[in-house]
Amino acid sequence: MTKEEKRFQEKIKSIQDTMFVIGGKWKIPIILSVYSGNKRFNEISNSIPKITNRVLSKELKHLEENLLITRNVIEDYPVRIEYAVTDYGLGLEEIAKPLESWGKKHKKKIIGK
Amino acid sequence: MTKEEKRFQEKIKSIQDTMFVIGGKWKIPIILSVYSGNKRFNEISNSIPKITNRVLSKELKHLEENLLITRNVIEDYPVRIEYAVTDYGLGLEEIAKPLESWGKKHKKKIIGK
DNA sequence: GATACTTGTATACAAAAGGATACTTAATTA
DNA sequence: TAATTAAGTATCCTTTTGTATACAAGTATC
Repeated sequence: MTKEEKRFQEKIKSIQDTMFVIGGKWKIPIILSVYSGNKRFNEISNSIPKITNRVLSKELKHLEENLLITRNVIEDYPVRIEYAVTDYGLGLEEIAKPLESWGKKHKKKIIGK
Repeated sequence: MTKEEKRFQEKIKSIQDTMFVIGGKWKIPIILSVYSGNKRFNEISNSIPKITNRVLSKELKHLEENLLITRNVIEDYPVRIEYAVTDYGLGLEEIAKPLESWGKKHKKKIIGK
């Protein structure tokens, strides 16, 4: 394998890693929702059209495991759970922005056919 | 729904549109492969570790339908098929770059724990 | 006292995505 | 003549994702 090819393989690997962590229909929307002020389970759930409890619950766990959000138990009466985006999670902005603007462009392209 | 909320919903929609078109493990790697010089089915297949014929075939169709690549039949003896990235497909660079660099960063973060 | 809200979990099921393997058809090469 | 290449397709199977529904335990409301 040439050096070029090797570099290409690593590029692929990095992209696949990213896709594993934040790919799919829901993960970035969830992070953006939390970032934009929705802290509690039902708030997040209501802010994202069509998401179900089961999926939201699973995705939140996945994001927590990958250090992108935190789950905080607030010892009040009654106990509350609040989610927050970590500093590390904020770094996703650099991905979310291009994804959003590309999506907009693409819709125009497809409609304009 | 406030204006803020509406804008947020549209943001989500755009991101989900993008994910539908270029999400998953294979689509961006395939485009990069073609872009970097692999034109023929088996070339592309060999350049991407672990991809199977079936998946490659499906993904190529999906990408063609979304105007990101073209499939060209070269009338030679024997007939050859060559894939190429469209000008429109080149616009994905703005997404592929951040995905790659985020993946690299993330790997370091996870290893460094 | 009965009912609803919160933050999920549990269960069962359906649909979509991904993977393994074999096969096709025509041409080329050994 | 046999094996190989090219560009996939066909079949079957597993995994992931998504949907629907019910349930829990405590608090709040009617």
